Amino acid sequence: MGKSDLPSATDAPDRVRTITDLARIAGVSPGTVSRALSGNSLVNARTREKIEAIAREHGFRPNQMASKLRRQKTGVIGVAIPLGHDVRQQISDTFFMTLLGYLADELTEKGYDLMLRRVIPAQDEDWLDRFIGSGMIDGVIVIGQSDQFERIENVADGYLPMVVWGNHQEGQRHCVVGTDNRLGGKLAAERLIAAGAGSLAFLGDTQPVEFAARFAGAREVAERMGVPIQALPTHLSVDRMTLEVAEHLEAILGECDGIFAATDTMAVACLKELRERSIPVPASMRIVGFDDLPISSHTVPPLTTVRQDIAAGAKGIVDLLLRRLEGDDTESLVLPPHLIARATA
Amino acid sequence: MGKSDLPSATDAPDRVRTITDLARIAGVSPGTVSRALSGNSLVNARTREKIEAIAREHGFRPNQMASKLRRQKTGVIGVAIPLGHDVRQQISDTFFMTLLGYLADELTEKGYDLMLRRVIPAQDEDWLDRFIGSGMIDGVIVIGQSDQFERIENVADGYLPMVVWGNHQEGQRHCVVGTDNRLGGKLAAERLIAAGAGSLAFLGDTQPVEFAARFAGAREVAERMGVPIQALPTHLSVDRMTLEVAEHLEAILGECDGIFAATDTMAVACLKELRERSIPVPASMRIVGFDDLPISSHTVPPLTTVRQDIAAGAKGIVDLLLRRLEGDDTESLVLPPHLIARATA
DNA sequence: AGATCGATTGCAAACGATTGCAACAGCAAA
DNA sequence: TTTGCTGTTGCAATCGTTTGCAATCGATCT
Repeated sequence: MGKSDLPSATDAPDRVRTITDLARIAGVSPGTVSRALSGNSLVNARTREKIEAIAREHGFRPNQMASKLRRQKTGVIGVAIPLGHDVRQQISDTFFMTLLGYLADELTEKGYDLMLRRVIPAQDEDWLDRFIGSGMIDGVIVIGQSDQFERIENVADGYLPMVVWGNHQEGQRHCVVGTDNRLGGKLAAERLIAAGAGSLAFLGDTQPVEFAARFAGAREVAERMGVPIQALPTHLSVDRMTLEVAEHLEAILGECDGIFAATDTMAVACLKELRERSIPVPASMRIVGFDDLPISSHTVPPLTTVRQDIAAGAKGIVDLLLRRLEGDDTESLVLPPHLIARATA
Repeated sequence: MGKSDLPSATDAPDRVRTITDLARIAGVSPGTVSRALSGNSLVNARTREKIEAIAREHGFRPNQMASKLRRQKTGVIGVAIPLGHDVRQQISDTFFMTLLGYLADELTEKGYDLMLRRVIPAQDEDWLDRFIGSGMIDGVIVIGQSDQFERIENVADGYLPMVVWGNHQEGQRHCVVGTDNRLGGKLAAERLIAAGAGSLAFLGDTQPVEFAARFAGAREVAERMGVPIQALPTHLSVDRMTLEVAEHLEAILGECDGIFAATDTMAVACLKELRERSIPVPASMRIVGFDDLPISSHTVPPLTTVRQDIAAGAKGIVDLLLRRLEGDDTESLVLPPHLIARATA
């Protein structure tokens, strides 16, 4: 008696869930509470302190959904990973995962949350429109163009806050951040040839634009130097890759003596197969990879590879996206690859 | 003239953004549109078709925030990765990233979205309460207990829809899914000793409960067999790890002849250092790792390791979480580890 | 004293979708 | 014709926060 000024309700009596509950306790209006907690508007210092104290005491958290609905922005950036050219790939590709990690770091730092969505375009026509139109995100980052270049282009015309990780093509309309894959391909081929290779093979699927550009760069150099080069289509998913790499090797042994792997993961698989066949690297077969994953320096022999600066890429993506959220129609960002010379070529 | 029945507005005239716009065009009430699009409630078939047609034509998407606010559920599961014992670790640990990939797959399949949050507990006292209380997620998955065991326990008392990846401890109150780390440790030690090791070292930090359990299991076996074992604290972040592994090796060479690495990543680093010192594996030094990452079968020699079934773990986490969302107070799930015998021990 | 001004605060209308309840039309049974 | 029923639809309150506008109060200025 005398403890509560309300007829005892059946549910928790003094649970502070809404800003209105808090307002009642503090003896002010909900509006004032909102202003006090949001911090920016004018509120008497004493009132604010009192409200903050009560909020702290009751562990009050304003409902984000209501806030976002009212403010018409969510503070969430969507990250989509299209699994186009190889459905079984899962989201487990090391490179993409590492990029995702860095993106999470950058976005967190800028006060944004990250909503991750894995997409299988073949099963879901308008994945990108759906994601954007869901009203849950302020902007979107697409990791990898996969085989969705056209769809992304179409969306880009009407939707500013989107940045894509991938390959830059002359005259494209969407904002992209990525390594200069063509240049990377050139570096790889030059290195292989300089190391004594007389006939090259490109290990990887040439459908995705990123890989196509790597191959194109390598081919340009090879042709200029009068060295033959062939493409060996290979899937990215671990289970298929191992077998396919083995088959490819059987086919080219004795013919090629330099391999440019589209990915370090493939290069590693390749190294293992060569070792099992007792083919010395780089004496009989030279190898250059792409990515420079953490493992790549730990292989035997250590892998020569083309490095992509993942951290810089993530930073670039987030910076551009934030500027686009402000309405700025930013240019694409192309990062230079670097040849990391180790022992395989 | 005669085209519009409204005085021409300045902005886009026929843009359909809200359910009300759509209702006006269709000549019905907003409520009916809502029912028609949500699909479950009774609406005349012809009316529904008409509304769906208009919606499709105008590319209409209902605002999720409004929907979520009204329905008091978000369809989003939060995934938190606490970076406790090693701030510089980034979210880039391969194992966690792979688990995250599988989680994304599972959640997507069940119709949930995934909100990723990277957390540095040392800088943010009540990260977990903040995440849960934000009103943005229906449930939360914590990847790795790190050094936050107590905080998680406290939250678990008042919040049902949470599942944690990590180690299971007798009598703990939060629902956890994870490998039987102690058993894994035993398997590793048994293998090392069976392979001829007479003095063991555990490579890894023994602070995080998962690692502590692995060490405990190994020590139990070692003591039973009368073999000495020592712990060598090592950080997980790539840059520090390499150096620390090298130092540890200098210290124990000649003394130990069997290494149990807390993580395959460490085992790989270890292999490389040994190779550089021309110490034959497994002849002079035996190694067993933990995780069985994709790279682990590609090392030279191929790594003997304790396998964690990541896919099964992810599936278990999501299944349990969904049951908890229904109000079911589920038990923890402990998965058996498997020794993958390859060539390093 | 009356007017004016600045600092606070309250009021109430949004934000856009959902849903219980009531209304209504059409039709059959009494 | 009245009553009862079924299948659809409209009405209006609700979710919880934000924010433009107006009201209030005390104090200063004329």
